[in-house]
Amino acid sequence: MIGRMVTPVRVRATRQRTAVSDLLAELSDFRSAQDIHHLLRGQGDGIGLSTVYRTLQTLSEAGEVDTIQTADGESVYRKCSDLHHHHLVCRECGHTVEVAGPAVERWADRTAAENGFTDVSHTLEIFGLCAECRGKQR
Amino acid sequence: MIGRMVTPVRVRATRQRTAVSDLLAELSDFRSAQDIHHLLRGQGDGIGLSTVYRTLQTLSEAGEVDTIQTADGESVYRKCSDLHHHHLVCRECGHTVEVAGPAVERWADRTAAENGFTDVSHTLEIFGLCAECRGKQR
DNA sequence: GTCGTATTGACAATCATCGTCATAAAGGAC
DNA sequence: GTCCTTTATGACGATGATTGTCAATACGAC
Repeated sequence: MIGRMVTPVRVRATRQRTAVSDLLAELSDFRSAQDIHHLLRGQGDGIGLSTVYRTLQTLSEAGEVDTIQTADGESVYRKCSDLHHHHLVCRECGHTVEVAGPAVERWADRTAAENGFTDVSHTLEIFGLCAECRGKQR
Repeated sequence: MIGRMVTPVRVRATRQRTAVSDLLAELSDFRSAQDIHHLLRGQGDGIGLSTVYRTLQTLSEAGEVDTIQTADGESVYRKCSDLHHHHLVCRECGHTVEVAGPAVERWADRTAAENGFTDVSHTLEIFGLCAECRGKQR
């Protein structure tokens, strides 16, 4: 008897994964895993917290979402464009703008090379108060 | 009877604070609070973990030490020069080089301003493999 | 439909960090 | 030196995000 064809299934499309992906597609700001869990629960999607964490991790590793850490060490996630870029984040409302800085990328790579470093990566985020929040505060 | 003179004491010099400061002065890489606690305990300085955390927090707020977060969200501390600068960190051994990038500072401020952001701050760290660790790996 | 495997989720475990509060020490006054 | 007020300490418990476990479930190929 000839054995079954071994067809490794890579990633399965599940209701939960779709829900997380869809939600991220609608959101434009960085959200924590807990936030996302609450939001999904709120709109009636039954999903476990572990699953949210796992899904976000998977998406992050696949480059589907970007991750940064807030000042207090919490990881927050956001669906982003594919191109390499950085973020300008309002520290009050979380409003996020993607910004590109080719000159900065070159500077980082050059600086690293000058010091003998290889396999270089970098993190660069700008935090501030967006115009809207500025208005509210005064 | 005339009351005692009220003399507010700002920060007291304690054995523990001195120990943390001295240790940081000797170290050139980023270390976690737990690391520092173990190191101090190892060299015979009795000190509580809470105290280490509090001291590092105080030093950090006073601008005496720099703090960054590792990929897994742990805070690490290092005594740095006063001037604003960034870090080039070996992700293998933690070896750190301070780097300055005036052009990057200007770019960040300009970009933020163009998008209506005020009260701007930024984080920028470069991670890579230092020459020494590179050699060991192959 | 059946079957093998990837995925889920309730729950417990982990781990850095912070809060509490009684005790100890600093340092200025005398 | 002693006294006194205030800050600092540290043992220990609390918190809270994240991860691990593992039996039950759902996916997708056939």
